[in-house]
Amino acid sequence: MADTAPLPRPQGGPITSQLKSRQPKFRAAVDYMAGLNPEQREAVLLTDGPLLVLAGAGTGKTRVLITRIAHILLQGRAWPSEILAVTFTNKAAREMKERVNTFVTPLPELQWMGTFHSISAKILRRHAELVDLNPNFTILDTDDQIRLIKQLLAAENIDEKRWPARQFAGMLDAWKNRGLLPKDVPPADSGFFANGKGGKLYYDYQARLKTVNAADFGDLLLECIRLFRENPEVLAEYHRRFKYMLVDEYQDSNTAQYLWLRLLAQGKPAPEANICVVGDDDQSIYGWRGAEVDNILRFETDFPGAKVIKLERNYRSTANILKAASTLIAYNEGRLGKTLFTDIAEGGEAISFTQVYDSEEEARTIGEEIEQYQRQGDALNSMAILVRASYQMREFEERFITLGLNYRVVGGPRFYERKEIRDALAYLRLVAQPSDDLAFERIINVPKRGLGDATVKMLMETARHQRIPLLQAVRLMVQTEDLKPKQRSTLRALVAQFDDWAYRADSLPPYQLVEHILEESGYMDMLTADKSVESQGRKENLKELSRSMEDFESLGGFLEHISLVMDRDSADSGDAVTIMTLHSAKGLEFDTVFLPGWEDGTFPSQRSMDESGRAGLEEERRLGYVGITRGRKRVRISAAQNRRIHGLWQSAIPSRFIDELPPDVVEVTDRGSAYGGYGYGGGASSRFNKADPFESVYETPGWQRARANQANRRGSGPLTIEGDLVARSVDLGNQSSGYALGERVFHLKFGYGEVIQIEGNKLTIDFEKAGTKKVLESFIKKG
DNA sequence: CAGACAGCACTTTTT
DNA sequence: GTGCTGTCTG
Repeated sequence: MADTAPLPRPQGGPITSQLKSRQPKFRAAVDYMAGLNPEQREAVLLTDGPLLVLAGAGTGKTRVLITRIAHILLQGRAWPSEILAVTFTNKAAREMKERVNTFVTPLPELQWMGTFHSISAKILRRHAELVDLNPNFTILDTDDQIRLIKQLLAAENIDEKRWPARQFAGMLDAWKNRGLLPKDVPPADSGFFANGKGGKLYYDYQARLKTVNAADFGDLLLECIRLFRENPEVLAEYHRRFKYMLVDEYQDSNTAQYLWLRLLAQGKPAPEANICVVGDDDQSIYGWRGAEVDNILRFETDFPGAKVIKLERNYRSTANILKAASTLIAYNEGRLGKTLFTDIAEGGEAISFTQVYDSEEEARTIGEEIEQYQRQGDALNSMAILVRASYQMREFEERFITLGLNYRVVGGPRFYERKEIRDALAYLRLVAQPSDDLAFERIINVPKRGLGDATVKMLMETARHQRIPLLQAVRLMVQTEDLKPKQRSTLRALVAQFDDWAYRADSLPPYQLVEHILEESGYMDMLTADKSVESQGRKENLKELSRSMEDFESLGGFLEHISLVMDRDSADSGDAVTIMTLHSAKGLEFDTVFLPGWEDGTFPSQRSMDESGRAGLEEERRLGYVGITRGRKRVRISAAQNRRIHGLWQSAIPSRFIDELPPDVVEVTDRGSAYGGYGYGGGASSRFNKADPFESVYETPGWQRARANQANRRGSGPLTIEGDLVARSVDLGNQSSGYALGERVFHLKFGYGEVIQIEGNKLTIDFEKAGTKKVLESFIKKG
């Protein structure tokens, strides 16, 4: 992925026909076709011409891709360097490479197997000058991007409060995802931001990237597309090179990626293109990030004569789990329509749905269940908790810590996103690429050197006037009298240090270089001096960084790796329950899957429905489908009746998706009702037909039930407005004003207390232990 | 220039 | 409830 070694050319020209008579270069290490079912086999053998493999969850699509690559190599249809294999994550690319390696010997060097972004970066570095960059250009992370935008906003006198940099970053991203260069942005789009300045900002932003010799993630694809479009001879080179193209998770591709692929596939007329895409429209869960399900839906139009193979035989889950998942997903429209079936594990355990009082009880219940399964002999590794949003994770973590239950959180704050890592990287970037102004700005005063805004401003002024990088500006400024003596000597020393580091970078291995830099810059001293709890951890992270650099010989190679491969192999912490979001669970599987928080508003997420309406709801439903199909043997769904969102207690009703599950495979338990909440009415209304009978989001059974419930409450007391949020009371209406001032009451969370104020159904209570709090009447009981 | 407090915003996430 | 950012003050 990140190897910067020179690219070996494919030896020899077309080999398809001749090679059969020759000694094949690769041999099969194992019987690689063994165990494939007829559909999978067909998908492997149909190497030529466009092919769409629609693979439902757990049907072995990765297996097909890998075997296909092995087959192409073993048949001598192409050299490894002639195969383009694209994935979305580095993890997927790594796994694929490893698994092909187990099939084929000697080890093929699949240098064009990687993510869209890493492959694009590789191509761009080879032709950097054609897109106005140097081959050693920096790849910016989101942090740098935001800082750059802030500078542009300031330069344009745009109020950052009214027009946040984040928002603009989001728009930029969306434009780039759609493959739009500054000149292509529709006026309606560009006019929206900052009273019409959006378009200009995009131009300025791109210009600025070129001056600092950098590209952001979107650029990697966008500039690649521009490169291909403006330089047909370059494109033709890749047409000649790539004999076979394979794409994983095609349903997640966005417009830019689609254009990128289409350009590369144009080497042959569409009906003959050797392109194979694999995906599952039902698992498209990245629409909010610009993914276009349409790409997969229209593959057959893009490549006339394309073969379509459906993989529907599921090897993962029990029949009950598959039935639940299929029934749920059938409520979506616009599907390519697959039905999963299995010939293993008839029936199996029922899907369980449990209603609990609040998220704390949810964590407690799940904790107990996990321990029980563990006692029965299940490994913690075989269990996972899949949440909709990461804020749901904390409750589980806290509970598991109390229980002493080993857990691991996947996808928390990423290693590379940590402040200290970014600081260290900024030093390294500046050593490798002295014109990296963003890196310079990041570390000029970290650790504190007494170089504040005033000094930086002066440097930036000079840099802009002379059109030179900041580090260069420093060199100039220390020669003048413009700076105060103190700053001047500090800067002079700093420049000298950087020169020294740059000099040593050639001889020292990167992992030693970084240690020297951190020591000599005073960064380590800064952490030592910092007595806060985190600083020790930060030091350890930096050690970890240095350790991770041991595999790299050159600084450049390491930086490429770190900016593109941002995932970190989570150190296996032995047997542990996994906690992660539904999004990051795609592609994984567990014996037992817990799906907490199935409440309307949480899942499906209110925001998703508000922002994207029906499409949003359908994406949420696909997320539910992904969640359920992660389970091999057991799926346990739960919903809390009360949940605190942004510090505010909210009552909730079970997710409408519960009603969309087939009742005959769902077993309902209601623990929440013990506390006087309303019970689960039962999805027993049994509407589980194939087509979605509901015209709009608001006509699904869950929604209607919610409306009915709300109406009930409306009669019993006013809705309470707190902030912008409407707090819905769980009061069923039979005890609307049943409390008096001074009355002793009990609250499940806060304990006993005395009512000191009443406003409608909101009571102010002086709790014995928790102090004075305002709570909804329905959350308390008479003491 | 640096530390302290107040205000606000707060899905999902890879690259 | 929390964490970040931005402003105020020493």
